[in-house]
Amino acid sequence: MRKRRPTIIDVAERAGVSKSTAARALAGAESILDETRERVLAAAKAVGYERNHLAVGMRSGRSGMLGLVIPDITNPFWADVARGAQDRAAEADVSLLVFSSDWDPAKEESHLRALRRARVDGAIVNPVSDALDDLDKFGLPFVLIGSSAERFADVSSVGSDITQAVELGLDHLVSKGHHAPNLIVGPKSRLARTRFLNAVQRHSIERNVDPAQLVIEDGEYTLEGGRLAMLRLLDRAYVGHICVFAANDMMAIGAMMAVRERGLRCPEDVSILGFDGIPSGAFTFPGLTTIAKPGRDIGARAVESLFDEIEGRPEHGRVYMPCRLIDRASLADLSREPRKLAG
Amino acid sequence: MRKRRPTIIDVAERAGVSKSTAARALAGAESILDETRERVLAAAKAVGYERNHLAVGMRSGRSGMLGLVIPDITNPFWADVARGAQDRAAEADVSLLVFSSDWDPAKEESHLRALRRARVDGAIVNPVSDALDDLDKFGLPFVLIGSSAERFADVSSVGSDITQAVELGLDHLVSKGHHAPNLIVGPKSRLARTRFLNAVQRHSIERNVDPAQLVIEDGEYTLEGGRLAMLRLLDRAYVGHICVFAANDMMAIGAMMAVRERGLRCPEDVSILGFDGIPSGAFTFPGLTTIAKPGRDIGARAVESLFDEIEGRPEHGRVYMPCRLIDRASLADLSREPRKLAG
DNA sequence: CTAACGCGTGGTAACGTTCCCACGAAGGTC
DNA sequence: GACCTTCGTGGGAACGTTACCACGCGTTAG
Repeated sequence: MRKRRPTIIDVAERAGVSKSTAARALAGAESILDETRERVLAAAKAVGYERNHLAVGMRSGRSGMLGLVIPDITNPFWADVARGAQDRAAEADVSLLVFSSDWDPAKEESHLRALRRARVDGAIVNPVSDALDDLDKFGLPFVLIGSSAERFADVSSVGSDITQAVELGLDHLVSKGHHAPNLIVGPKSRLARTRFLNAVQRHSIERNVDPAQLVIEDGEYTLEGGRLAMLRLLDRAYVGHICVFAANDMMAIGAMMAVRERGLRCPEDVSILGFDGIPSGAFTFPGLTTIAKPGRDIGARAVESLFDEIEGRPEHGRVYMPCRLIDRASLADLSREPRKLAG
Repeated sequence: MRKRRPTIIDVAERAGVSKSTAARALAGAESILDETRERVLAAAKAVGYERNHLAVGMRSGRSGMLGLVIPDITNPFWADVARGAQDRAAEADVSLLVFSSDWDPAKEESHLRALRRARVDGAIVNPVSDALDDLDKFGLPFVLIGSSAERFADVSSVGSDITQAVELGLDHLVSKGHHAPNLIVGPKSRLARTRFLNAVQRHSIERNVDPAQLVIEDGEYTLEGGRLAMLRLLDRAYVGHICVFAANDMMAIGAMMAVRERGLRCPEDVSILGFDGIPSGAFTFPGLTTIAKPGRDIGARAVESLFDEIEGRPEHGRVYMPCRLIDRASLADLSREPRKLAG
């Protein structure tokens, strides 16, 4: 048998004050005698009082909860985002309701409904559908995250800085002596492909390489997609050492498999640069050199933007978080001993 | 400017009934005219009414929320657990508050406090401390998850079935012609080590191998721990083909690295069996054969046990969820062509 | 000396819902 | 025909908190 939880009235009685005074003391208000405040605080501790957030939310209209709707918490990038959001929210003493949408608009909608019923103060969403239908009628402050959010220019959103990431990768590649990497990118239908390609082309020009000479293979953003693309690349382009820049770590790992399949070696025969920073990249052989997206930072920043949105502060538009390079072992260094490796 | 959310009173007025009647209709009660119910439902849809869970929770004492406290949402096993819990909770129209404790008792305690303030109906916790201090005074229904929960026999908990897992692994090993695997296990201080070892010994006896002849190396449950242990194993035990059963996938992958470091090959010279089922095992070379813990099932089952606990139904004690084998490529098949490989 | 003010405090309404009780009408029983 | 039951509905309290207003007291300005 579980006994009733103490309320503010119990505290007030024990401290010998009214519940108004008790509430003020607990809220740390100014206009109250130090002596009274201490008495109330002591009483609260004595009875084991804990503020009821449900009641607070009811009265004040602020539930102290935020919603997070991501495709899949099981995906390491999104888990990272969730973690960042969680930590930042905890700092503000706010709880996070986490939902996985599985890239399914119906699930997304039902999760948003659940968030509305729970009276969250706002939500962070990786939108799955092309249209903002359900977000339009969401009726609460929200901020978008992830690459798919970029379609919606007029709402606050946080994502990785693809341009900076590509620049980082390309710089690292030339520092290792690779000047015009082959590209493995996603399917034509994906916006991310275009963005990636644009960034590569822009920076190629800056580095005096003609974008037209860049060879591009595409495929699904999967292990198999990368494997197939690499096989095609090997069929057409293998002369001495080749270098590929994959738009995604899964594809990069698939490419690595294709290389092995053909009896070639990475990085001796083929250099591979990935993009994402998934943990598995640390355990491939060789370890995958890649550009890591700042999942955690994105989550944390999204919570901050959401707070601003809730307070009604001017909106941010899109915020780009910088990526960083993880240097492992899948890139040959052609800058030092070009003859041996290029032969 | 955001307009006021419609309440049940708005619905009642529009339907021309009292709020009591509207509430009954919305709750799908029996004693109400079909005609009235339909009118109310239509009105609710018309004004876009959505039940306020805060108010419901306040009045009924049930918030419709559950807490989940795990070490780290970024760890694939725990993400899997979270996902299972989330999905099962969603079926019951219940939301999940997710927190990461980072194996830090202080964080655990503060998260439990946050859950209490949020008035969750119960919590699922992977306890970090040895004592149940903070859970004792948690004062809400809870169920424990993970291996560390096994210490507390008298409370409901859900975990993987280590005994069945070891049996599964050993059976698979003998089917491939490996009879007495070398063992790489965790540090002596860990309870999991003892449990693993006990299971191995029991099943060894059943298979007519003397447990005394099993060679055991231990180390931290990390990549480096596994690598070091494997190196020691190789120093002392390498004759022809050897087989190792690691208590954890990270150690198994570390072992794989040690094998490569020594100029040996897996699975030709060394067979490795892991335990955990982390996603990265799919991307090592060769792919890691391992026993996967049923994270998702554990999460789902924990929610179910928690519902029982909340309803006051008899408690379950410890529930063991079965593991499954993931057969990839790190095991040589010695049963078919023993000469070629054993030579 | 009185009016005005500031301070610390108490009383009460309100947030949106559900639960309990009461009420009137209709129908059945003696 | 008077009474009791059943059914559908309405009225009000309660959940725990905060916001607002009012009150009494001591201090200060006019």
